[in-house]
Amino acid sequence: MNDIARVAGVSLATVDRVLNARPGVRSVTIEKVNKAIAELGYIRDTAAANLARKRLYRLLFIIPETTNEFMMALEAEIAAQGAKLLHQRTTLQTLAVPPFDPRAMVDALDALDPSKTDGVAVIGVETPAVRDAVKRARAKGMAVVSLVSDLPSSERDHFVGIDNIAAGRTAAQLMGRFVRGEGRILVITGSRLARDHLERRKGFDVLMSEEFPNLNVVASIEGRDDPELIRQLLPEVFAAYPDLCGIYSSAAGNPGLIRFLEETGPHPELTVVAHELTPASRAALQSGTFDAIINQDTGHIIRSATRLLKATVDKAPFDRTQERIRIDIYLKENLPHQGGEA
Amino acid sequence: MNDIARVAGVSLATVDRVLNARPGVRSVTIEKVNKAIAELGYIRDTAAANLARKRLYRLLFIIPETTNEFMMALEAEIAAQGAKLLHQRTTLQTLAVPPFDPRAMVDALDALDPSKTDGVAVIGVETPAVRDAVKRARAKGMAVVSLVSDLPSSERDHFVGIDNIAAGRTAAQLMGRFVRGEGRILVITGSRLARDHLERRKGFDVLMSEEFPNLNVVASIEGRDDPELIRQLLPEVFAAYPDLCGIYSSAAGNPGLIRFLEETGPHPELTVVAHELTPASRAALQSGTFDAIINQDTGHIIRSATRLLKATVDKAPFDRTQERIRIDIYLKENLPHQGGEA
DNA sequence: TTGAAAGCGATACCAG
DNA sequence: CTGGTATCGCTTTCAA
Repeated sequence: MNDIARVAGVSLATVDRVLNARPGVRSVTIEKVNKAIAELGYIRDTAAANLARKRLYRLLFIIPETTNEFMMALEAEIAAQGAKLLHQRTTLQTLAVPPFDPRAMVDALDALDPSKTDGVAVIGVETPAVRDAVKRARAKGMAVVSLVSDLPSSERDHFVGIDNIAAGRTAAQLMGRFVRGEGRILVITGSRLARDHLERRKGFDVLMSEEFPNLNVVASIEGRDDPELIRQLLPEVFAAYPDLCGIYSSAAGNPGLIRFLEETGPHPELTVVAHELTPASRAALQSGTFDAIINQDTGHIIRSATRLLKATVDKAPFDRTQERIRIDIYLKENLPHQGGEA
Repeated sequence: MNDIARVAGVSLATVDRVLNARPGVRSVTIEKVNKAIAELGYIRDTAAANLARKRLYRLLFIIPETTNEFMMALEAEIAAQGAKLLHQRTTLQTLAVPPFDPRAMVDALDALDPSKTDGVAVIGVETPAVRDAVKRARAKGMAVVSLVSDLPSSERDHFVGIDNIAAGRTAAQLMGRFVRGEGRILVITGSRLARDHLERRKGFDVLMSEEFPNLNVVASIEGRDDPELIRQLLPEVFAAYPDLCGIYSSAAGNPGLIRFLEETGPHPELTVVAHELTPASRAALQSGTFDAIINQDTGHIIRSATRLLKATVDKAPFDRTQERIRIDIYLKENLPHQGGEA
């Protein structure tokens, strides 16, 4: 930058003005500087810029206060990555709110102080009230991304998570190709308030009826992500449909399903496809209780949310392909070695 | 750091010495400084440190000069990410060497100047000569990682790629569950010199014979990653085994396989599992010519190689879970939206 | 063994 | 409109 100033015959301050497109420079001068920049092949050093600017990234994750393994994995990731990011002028905080409670989410968002928080990641239910609160938060100058379950694209800055309709279709394709012969299928869902759950269900149903007419989705139970509830509901389903050949566990609460299946002996004729790789589901896959797991990488989600929040704050561009969360398919054979959900 | 110096009653220089464990400080002084650090909850700013240190990361990728889609995707990633990394004091360069040519690799490595290159990523054949050259490069002070195909762990600093035995097993599991009934299987391999190809083949064969005795791996052709060669070899295989029910394409050269399959009309009874998501294989998956693709994310590979090379140069720690390259399984349904192999 | 001071590459405030 | 200069947090000579 010093070189540019010298070559262009102007001061450092002016070079800075041109570089950052700040106002108050004659176009003649801008030209001179730009020429020097081109000549010298100048490359800006972002670290130095951030240092001089004293930029801090204070990020907050608002997540449901549930104890299911997936949410706990997310929290663990936030804590783990937060520790490392301290060295990079960014802090990650977590705020837990009651699950499936739009009001709590709204209150949390409204309480945010934009002078103390630069960006927020929300993971929660989608209601008009929540949408408005998000809008207010953005109006106050904070960056907002939605995690795992989307909000309308006009409300948030970015969405970090998988295409849940596609995830449902993927589950259906696996189910259809793994099951032998005809039969009936059970779907376990979570909550009607969660957009991700609804989308998975929809994708599954559509592909199932399009491509596998020999399989019938006969029943579905709403487990509210509660292992115990799921476990209690299952016996009557099995009683009603003794010829069940497949189960799609589309939400959380897998431990309840696993316990039921393992207690009622091996089910060699049953194909089970579930969501989210956790210690429990991993073990179920290893033992053969589950046949496949559809996953979204929690480590990737948190890293991506952090990068997107920073980029939004800086009004900087980002790499679309890097931020795309994949729909991972895990079989027993391609399970990553233990030591992490990442 | 200024605060620490003040609280500890020493100079900035001394604080730096303690922080970086540099020699020449009395243990009494070290104690004083450490106490101040603890009191103040000091967090080091790595960006500022690198700035002051004028640290540059000059990284080189030595890759085979082939035109297959996977290698081209890797090169494209290197170029794309290299452009962004310029702002972060790191440069990525590519050096192409003749494929499957240990000698060329050795010469390239030996020609490296450690004062101009800080780290090297190699992707190539594994021979004693190559191993020695890698060893020499490390002795000269450069960091070395192997990409895609591994070298013995004692030679390189890190390996960036998938567990190819597990990838072969994964392919076998998919094949076994997708194929209906009995039949014969064809495996297409690449080169005997490439460790990754051998490992995939081995994993596939083992799981196939263990879990799917009804399926027989009857033939295999060595395609040398050459689409045209593969296309020419296929007719006689199909003539010899008209009842082929599955093909595992374990290396590169998919376009040849795809062309053959599409020219010889639809093969509804044939299950095809291939490696690497590329424009050609993606199209084949979409059209139903392929049933599944096993992939290793090229974007992730290059990012990971870069991070590991930097960490090695800095003797800094890294996040194992983030650097683990996943064995991706793609079906038509979970294909990432076009616009990248990432 | 310790300290003082000059940067690294950029930003920002205050003058002119 | 444009220039000078202090500063960000840390490293690195050079002296003492």
